[in-house]
Amino acid sequence: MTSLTEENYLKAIYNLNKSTEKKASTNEIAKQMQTKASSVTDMLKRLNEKRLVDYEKYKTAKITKKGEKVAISIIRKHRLWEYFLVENLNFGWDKVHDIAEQLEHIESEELTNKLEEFLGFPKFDPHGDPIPNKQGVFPSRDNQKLSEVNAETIVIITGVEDHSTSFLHFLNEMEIELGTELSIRTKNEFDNSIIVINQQQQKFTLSHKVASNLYIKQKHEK
Amino acid sequence: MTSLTEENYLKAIYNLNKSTEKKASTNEIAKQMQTKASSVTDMLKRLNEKRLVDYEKYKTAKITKKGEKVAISIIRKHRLWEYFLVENLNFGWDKVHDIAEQLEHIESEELTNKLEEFLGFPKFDPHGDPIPNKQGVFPSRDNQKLSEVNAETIVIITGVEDHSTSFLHFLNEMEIELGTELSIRTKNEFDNSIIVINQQQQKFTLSHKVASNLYIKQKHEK
DNA sequence: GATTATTTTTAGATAAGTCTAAAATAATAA
DNA sequence: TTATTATTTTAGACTTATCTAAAAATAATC
Repeated sequence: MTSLTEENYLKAIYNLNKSTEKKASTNEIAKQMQTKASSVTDMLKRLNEKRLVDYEKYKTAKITKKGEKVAISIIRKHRLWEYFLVENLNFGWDKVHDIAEQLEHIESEELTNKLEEFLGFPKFDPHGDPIPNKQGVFPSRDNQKLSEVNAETIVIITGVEDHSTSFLHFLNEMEIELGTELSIRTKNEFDNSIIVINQQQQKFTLSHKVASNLYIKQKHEK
Repeated sequence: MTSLTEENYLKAIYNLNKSTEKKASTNEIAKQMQTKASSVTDMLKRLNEKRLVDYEKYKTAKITKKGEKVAISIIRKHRLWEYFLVENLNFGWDKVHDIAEQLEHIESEELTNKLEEFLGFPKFDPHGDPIPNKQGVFPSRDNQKLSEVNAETIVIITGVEDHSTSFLHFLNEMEIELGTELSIRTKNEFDNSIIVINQQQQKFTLSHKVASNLYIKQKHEK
C-alpha cells in the first residue's frame, strides 16, 4: 500500500528523473514538495525500504520499476480527471489542477478504466499532456516547440510546457488554446520573439519564453 | 479545517443522531467506525474542542449546527458521486459505495455544484436516498415502506433502507430496482411475508424483513 | 590541498490518529 | 443497597509525517 504522501513524493521523483536539467536531489525534491530537506530524507528511506526508489545516503534518488508503475498510474488518473473536469463540467483549463491533484489519489482501477471509457479514451489532457493507457504506455506527441519553427509556416497548438496558472491565464487572454491555428510571420533576431497571425487575422508578437513553452504541430495543407 | 477522519466521525455521529433506535454512544460510534472505544473518546474530545459536537465525559455525543453542516456536505457529495457512477459510468448500485466513500472527501464547492448541474440536479441517489441541495435541504421522499402497505395496491419502489451489498445483491437477483412496479396480492398472517406480482407477471413472496427495507410510493392510476 | 560554503543527514520534538491494558464511572441485578 | 457487569476514560506506547537545530558529508573555491 502506498499512502497519499508517498504517492506525491513518487510523482515528484518520477518527474525529476524524466527532467533533463533537474536531478532528484534531496533539496530539489524538497522544493517540489514544498517541504524541508530533512523530511525528504526520512521519506526517501521509507520509499527505499519499500523498493519504490533506489536511494543511498548523500546520493540522488532514482525511481524503481515498481515506483514508476505507481507514479504513472497517478499521472493517468490526474489527466483523465482533468479531461473530465474541462470537457464535462466546464471548468477552465487553468482551474482544474488542484482538484485533479485530489482526484488522482482515488483508488479503484475499475473507476479509472470506466472513466476513460466514458470520456472516449482521450489521448491528451486539456494541457496537451499525453494520457498513459491501462498498460502505462504514453501516446506520442509532436514534441516540436513554437520557438523552434521556421517563419512562413502554419502551426496548431498541441500543448503547453509550463502549467502555471499565470501562463495559462496569459494564453486565455491571448485567446490561445489547444487547437488554435497560428501563422508564423517573422522571427525577430533582436529578442527572439516571433510575429504571428491568428485566424481572426489579428497580428501580435509572442516572446521567446512564451514560444518555447508552447508545443505545436505543423498544419498540413490539404 | 476538518480532516478526512474527522469528517467520517461526523458522518457517523450525524447518522446516529438521526436514528431513532441507536444513540451516539462511544461504543456505538466505535462499532460504526470499526475502531476502538478509546480512539472514539480521543476524537470526541477533539471534535468538542472544535465545536463540531457537544460532548461531555460519559455522555452521548450530539452534533452541533456547525458539525451538521459538514456532515450534510459530505452526504451531498457522496450521493451526487454515486449518481454519477451509476448513471454515467455504468456501475451497479451495489458497487458504488466504497468509491463514493473516497470521492465524498474531495474538497471544492465549485466541483460539487458543477457536478450537480452536469447530472441535471438529481433529487435522489441510486438507492433512493435524498440528495441535499446547495443549502443543505433534503428533498422529501415518500417514507412509506412496502411492509406497511395494504393488499390490492400497486406500488413503485423508491428506495432502500438497508444498504448492505447482500441486500442489494438479493434485489438484483429478484430484478427489483428503483422504479420497479409491484402489485401486492396478499399479506400472509403466518410470517408477515407478502405475495407480489411484477410487471412480467411473475408471482413471488417477499419476507417481512425484505419488505420493511423497501421504500415505496403508491402508483396513481391515470 | 586546505578552507569555506552548500547539501544532506541525524537527533529530538510535535501532531493526528490509533492501539492495549488498567482504572473509573455508570447501569443492572440480586 | 450492595455486588456484578458493562461502558467509558485514562495512561502510555506506536506510526506516519512533519519540523528545527545541530552535526556530518560533499562540493566549491582560493
